[in-house]
Amino acid sequence: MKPEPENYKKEPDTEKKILEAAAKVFMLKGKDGASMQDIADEAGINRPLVHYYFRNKDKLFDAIFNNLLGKIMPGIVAIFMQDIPITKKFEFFVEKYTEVLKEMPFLPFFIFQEISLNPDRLVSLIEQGGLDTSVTLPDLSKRLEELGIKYMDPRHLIANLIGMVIFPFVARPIFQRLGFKNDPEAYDRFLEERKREIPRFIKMALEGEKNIE
Amino acid sequence: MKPEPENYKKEPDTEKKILEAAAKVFMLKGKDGASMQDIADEAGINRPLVHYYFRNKDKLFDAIFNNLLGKIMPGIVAIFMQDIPITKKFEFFVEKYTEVLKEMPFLPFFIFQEISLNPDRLVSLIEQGGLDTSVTLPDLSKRLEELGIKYMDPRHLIANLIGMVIFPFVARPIFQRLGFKNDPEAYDRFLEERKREIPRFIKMALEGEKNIE
DNA sequence: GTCTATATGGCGATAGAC
DNA sequence: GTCTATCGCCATATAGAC
Repeated sequence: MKPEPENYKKEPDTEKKILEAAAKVFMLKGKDGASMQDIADEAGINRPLVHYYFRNKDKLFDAIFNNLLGKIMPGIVAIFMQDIPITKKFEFFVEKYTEVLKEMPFLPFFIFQEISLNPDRLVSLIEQGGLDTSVTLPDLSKRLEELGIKYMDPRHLIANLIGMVIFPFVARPIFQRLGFKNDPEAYDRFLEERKREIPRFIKMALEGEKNIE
Repeated sequence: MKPEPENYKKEPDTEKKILEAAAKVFMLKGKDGASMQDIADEAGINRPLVHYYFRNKDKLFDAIFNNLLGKIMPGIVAIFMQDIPITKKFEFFVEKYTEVLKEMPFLPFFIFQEISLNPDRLVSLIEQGGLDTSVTLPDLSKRLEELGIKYMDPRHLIANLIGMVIFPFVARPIFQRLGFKNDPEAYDRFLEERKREIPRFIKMALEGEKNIE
């Protein structure tokens, strides 16, 4: 016997709609700038219902954050844990991360907010994602040595890599205006080019490092 | 005749105190997260006095923003407008920008906030600071060609450069935990090292570019 | 589960005494 | 210029009907 249809039609995935709306609004306006009303509007429901599902703003934000990062992180860190040549790691990382950022250009701002507020939780998420620096960093060092590069701290390399990937996304509004006549298509092509440019740039820099004694 | 001392002792530089306090609070909590009360507390005065000097929160934020960027930008863009070898430009830029960020680690977050909200004003400030991309970009191309590098878009180079400099600052809380056992002194040394590492990295990558036909 | 109505608190902003 | 007091608004959060 199927239960009688109720007056209060149960939208099957209200929770999902809220999560998506909240992610969008939080990324656009920031945690403080976004109001529960904004989120409810975006989801096409009313405010109390948001509270019904997530009790309060903090818990909602946390849910989004864990949900989003939990999905993305494993794919990213896996690249560094895999047993593949170091140049491949960089290629895969740039490709993967660029695609993620193209879909979610506001993700960095979202993360930056939490960096100053809740760094420990972020670190936990990364570690839960599978990253173990006590393995990864020595492994990178070893791989560099095998390429004939003896004196390079892999942490500089990682900082270079991530910085090069992220920056054009966070600086897009000004960079696009200053260097691309504010043409979005041209800037999209630029971002696409970087999938090749960044790994090539790193590869050539590493070639140079081989000559250092 | 000196005027009689009043009951209401005039603090000579209340305005300055407010500006400093506001800069600190805004950078720490963000524009939306910071309250006028927070700023008044930090300045050691009461809320209405902040309004007396700056009327409202927006105007206060704008004052800080213009003040801060107006001081920093000219020094930065000057490096790109000067007639010095390209490798020197990179060295100077990294040195200068790193020093600025060491003093104001929250500056990037402060700027990021305005990037999505007010990109046009930011662009104006940069241009007022003296940057003219219609001169700078062709100039960089020319200098690259003189080094024997024919097919490199200088915009990739700039994106690489700035990204590498900024990232370790914005990601400090997590990077320091993940790669430096959360030791601030070790991380400071790392940041200091990057003044040499980044220009060297770029230089070697450019050496590689020379071999491309 | 979903909605209307409402309580509660905080924040920005101003008026006005001194 | 500096402070106290206060107004009005908006946002979070809950109570309770359906």
